[in-house]
Amino acid sequence: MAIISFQLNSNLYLRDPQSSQLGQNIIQAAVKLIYTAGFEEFTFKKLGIEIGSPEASVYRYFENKHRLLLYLIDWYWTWLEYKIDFHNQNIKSPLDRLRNCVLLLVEEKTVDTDIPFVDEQKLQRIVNTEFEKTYLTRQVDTDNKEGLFLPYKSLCKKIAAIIKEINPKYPFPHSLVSTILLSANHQIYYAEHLPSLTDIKTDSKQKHSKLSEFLSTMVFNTIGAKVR
Amino acid sequence: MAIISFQLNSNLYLRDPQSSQLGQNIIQAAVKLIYTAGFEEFTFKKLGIEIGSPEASVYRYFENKHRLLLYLIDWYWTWLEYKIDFHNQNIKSPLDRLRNCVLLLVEEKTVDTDIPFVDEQKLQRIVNTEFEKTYLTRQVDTDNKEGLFLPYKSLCKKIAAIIKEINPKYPFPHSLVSTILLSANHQIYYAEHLPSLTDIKTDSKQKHSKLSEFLSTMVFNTIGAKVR
DNA sequence: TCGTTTATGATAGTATTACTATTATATGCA
DNA sequence: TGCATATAATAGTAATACTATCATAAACGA
Repeated sequence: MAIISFQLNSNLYLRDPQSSQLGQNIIQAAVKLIYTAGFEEFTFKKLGIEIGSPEASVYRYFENKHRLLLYLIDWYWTWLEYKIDFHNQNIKSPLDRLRNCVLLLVEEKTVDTDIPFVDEQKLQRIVNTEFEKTYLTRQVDTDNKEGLFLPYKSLCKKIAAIIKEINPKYPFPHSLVSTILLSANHQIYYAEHLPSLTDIKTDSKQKHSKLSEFLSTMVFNTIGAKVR
Repeated sequence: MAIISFQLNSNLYLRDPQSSQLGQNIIQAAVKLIYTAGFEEFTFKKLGIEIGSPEASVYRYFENKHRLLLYLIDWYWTWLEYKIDFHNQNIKSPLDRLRNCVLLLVEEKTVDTDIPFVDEQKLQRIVNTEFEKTYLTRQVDTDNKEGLFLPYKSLCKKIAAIIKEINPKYPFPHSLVSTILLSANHQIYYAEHLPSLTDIKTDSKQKHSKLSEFLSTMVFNTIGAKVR
């Protein structure tokens, strides 16, 4: 596979982190630190120490830590949509395509060696726990106007279109998709931290297959399609 | 109706805010400030100014602002479960009870004059946007051990039990309930801020009835019950 | 009614966070 | 060689999230 890179919305950053070694170090270290300590504990100061650069240098790439988080998360959704497009190529049946979407969404990610400075496995965990913090803020509307949520909206739209193919009469395709995207994140989190809110067990080796079974059944039954 | 009050987990506070005028002022002002400015902008200093008391006085009631938010949100879920119990009394059909749950969950709250120091309408909006911030933190596990999420878990369990009555073979009752509880919050938020993620329109007068239609259809179809 | 808890007010102080600003040095490239 | 640009090094600031101390006032029990 060729080396790929995603060009993200330039409003996300002041200087493109993919364009320099320091920028790539920032991304790599940010993923590591947010993964291990959580977004609240994460500061540009700690990031600077991690990469051996002054705090002020990080500020030349990102206006603030919120934008940096958005960058990571936009990257993730862009990457996931890319994977979905890749897998669904030449598949005629919308049912199969929809099933694929759920599988790819839920599947535990492994590190993609084609993109050296992003650890996709850690990034998936970051998306699980931090995603909603990107939009549950005072600045949603201005961030939205700047297009900072486009990758997620694009993914939602794509999957909703498949649902419309299957059942053009179903009145809530976008709501259904945003619900399963959200639920996918949360069920995994619940399994680990609030197990009484879910029926998916952490220890189970088929954690991810159980989750995709839950989500698939929900989607297919809701839109009135036969689950094979 | 009698004047009711809910006794919440004492780990939430240092001194029970329901027990004094100052405590009630704190709750009332906190709801107002978090509602208008959001949890991130909310500080004990601003709260102190609002009620004309020093910051330090607030700290005598709540260890920190996170616990105060948890207090409000626990109060909300406790109140909602109380309302559900009240409405579902003597209703035999589990289908009807489940339908009631969705309606009560989604319904726009009006101020309950029986509880003078809590503005339920504002509190519902707070729950919509801030709920997940209570558990998507580093301290989930310790907070959970202290029982700070019990009201939400109890509600989830209660609705899951109704689902089990309807279809004892459905394997994911808790996951389904936590999914709809979450989705109810988010669809409303999306309608206002990220409309392309939902099919529910803000301006529509039947916003709440559309949402309950969406959720009910999803639940009933998923568990294989007939939607009347 | 006196004495004593107990709650609150008034005020001060601290470490950390989220930045901004300035100057110096190093690197690339025309 | 000259010049632009990126980064390092360092300093500084306002706000946040607390903690600590002491005075005063209300409440309550003997």
